[in-house]
Amino acid sequence: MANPWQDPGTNRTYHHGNLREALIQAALSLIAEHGPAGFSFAEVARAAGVSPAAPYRHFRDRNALVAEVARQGFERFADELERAWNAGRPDPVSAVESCGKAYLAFARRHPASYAAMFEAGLALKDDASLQPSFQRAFGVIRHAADAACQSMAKDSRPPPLMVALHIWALYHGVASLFVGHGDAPPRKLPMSPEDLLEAGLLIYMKGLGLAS
Amino acid sequence: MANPWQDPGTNRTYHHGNLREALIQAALSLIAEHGPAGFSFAEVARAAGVSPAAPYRHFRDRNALVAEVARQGFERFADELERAWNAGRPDPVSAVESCGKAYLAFARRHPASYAAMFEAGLALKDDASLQPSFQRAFGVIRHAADAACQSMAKDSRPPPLMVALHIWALYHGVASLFVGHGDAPPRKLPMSPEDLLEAGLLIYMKGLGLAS
DNA sequence: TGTACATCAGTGAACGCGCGTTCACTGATGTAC
DNA sequence: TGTACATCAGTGAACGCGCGTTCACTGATGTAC
Repeated sequence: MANPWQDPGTNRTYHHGNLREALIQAALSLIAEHGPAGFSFAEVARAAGVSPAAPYRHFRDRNALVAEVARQGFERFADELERAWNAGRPDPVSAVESCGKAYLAFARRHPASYAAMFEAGLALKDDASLQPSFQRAFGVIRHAADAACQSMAKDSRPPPLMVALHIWALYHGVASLFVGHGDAPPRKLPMSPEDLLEAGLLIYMKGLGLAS
Repeated sequence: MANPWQDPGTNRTYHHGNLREALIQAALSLIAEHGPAGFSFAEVARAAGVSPAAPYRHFRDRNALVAEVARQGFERFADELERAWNAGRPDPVSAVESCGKAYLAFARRHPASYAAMFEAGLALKDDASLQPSFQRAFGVIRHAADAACQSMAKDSRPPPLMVALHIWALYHGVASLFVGHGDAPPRKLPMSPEDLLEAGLLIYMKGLGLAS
C-alpha cells in the first residue's frame, strides 16, 4: 500500500488502523504542497485513502485538523528548541544562537508544520488546546533570555521578557522572510539565513553588553 | 448605490465605471475579512456588483488580482517608509526608528494590503510586476542602513546590506507576531509593538556602536 | 453638427466539478458471561 | 474456551451549493467622416 499509515499490522487498532494519524500526515503533505489554506477536507480523506465521511469521526472540521497539525508542530518545535538550548551551555549567548539555528532548521525541515503554526491564521484562543503547546515553545526562548540577562547589572538591564520578545522577533523575521516555506522559494540572499541571524543576534547581544 | 466605485459620474469611463479599481477595493475588503486565501473570484465580482464573468476583462485570474493588490500595497508602503525616513533627519538612528513606526503603522492600518504582500504566498518571480515595487520599498530600508553605517569606522562596520536585512527582519518579526492582521487579534503584550520595536532597534544600534 | 460604425466592457445563461455534510448501513473488534 | 452482543470506525450514496470558466450577446462610448 502507498500509505504506510494504512498498512495493516503497524499501529492498527481498528478497521483501517490509526486513521487519526494518517489524516494528520496527509494534511502535512497537502500543506507542504499547497499551503495551509490550499486543500479541502475531502482531499485529505482521499489522500488517506478513506471515504469523505471518515474524517468526521476524528475531527469536527478542517480547522480542527489544521489546529491539531499546528499543536503537534509546537510540541516538536519546543522539543527542538529545548535541545538546542542545552541548559544554557556552554554559555547563554552561544545557546541563544544555537536556538536560532534550531528555529531556522525547524522552518526549513518542517515547512508544513511551520505554516500551520504561523501562517494558517488560526486564532490561538479559538483552539484552546494550542495555547499550552505554544507557551511551552515560547517558554524556552523566555527562559534563555532570562539566563542571558542574569549576568547583567541589575539596574541597567532591560526586562527579560522584552529581551525574549526581541530575540523571538529576530528569529521569526529571518525565518519568515528568508527561509523558503514549501511552495515559495526563499528570497535570494548573499549569505545564509543562519549566518544572517547569527550576526544579528551577536550585534543585539553586544548592544546589551553581553557579547565580545 | 452602496459601492462608491460604481457611482455614476466619479471616475466613470465605461459602462460601470472604473471596474478595475472597484475589484481591487472589493478584494481588499474581502482579504481584510477572510484573509488572502479566503474568497473566490466570483465573490469579488458579486461584491463589486457585476456578473461573475466581468472580472475576466481585467484580470487573468484570482492570483493576478491579489498580485495587483500586493503591488499597489508595496507602492504605498514604499511611499510611507520614504516619508518616515525623511532624508535621514534628524539623524539616521532616529530615522530608522521612525521607519519602524511606519512599518508597524502600515501593518496596522492596511492589514489587507499587508496580508496580500506578505502572506498570500505569491512567488515574487511569478508576478514580475511585483518585483520593482517590492524593491522600491526595500530600497528605503537599504538606503537607511547605508546612511547609518556611514558614520562607523570603515574597518569595523559590517556590510550595510546585512544591517539592512537585520533591521528589516526586526521590523517584520515584530509586525508579524504582534500586530493583528485583520482576522486574528494580536498576541497579548505588556507593551506596545511600537515600544518593543523601538527598544529592540536601540539595542541593536548600540551593538553597532551607533546609539547612546 | 450629425450620422454610421467600430470598439469593447459587462451580461446572463450555461457547463461540469468538487465541495461539505448527512445518513442508514456494515462489519471488524472487544468483552461479558 | 466458546458464543452472543455492544460498540463504533469507516462506507458509499445522496443532497444542494457555489465555484471557475466559456460563450454569444448587448448596448454605451468614442470616433471617422
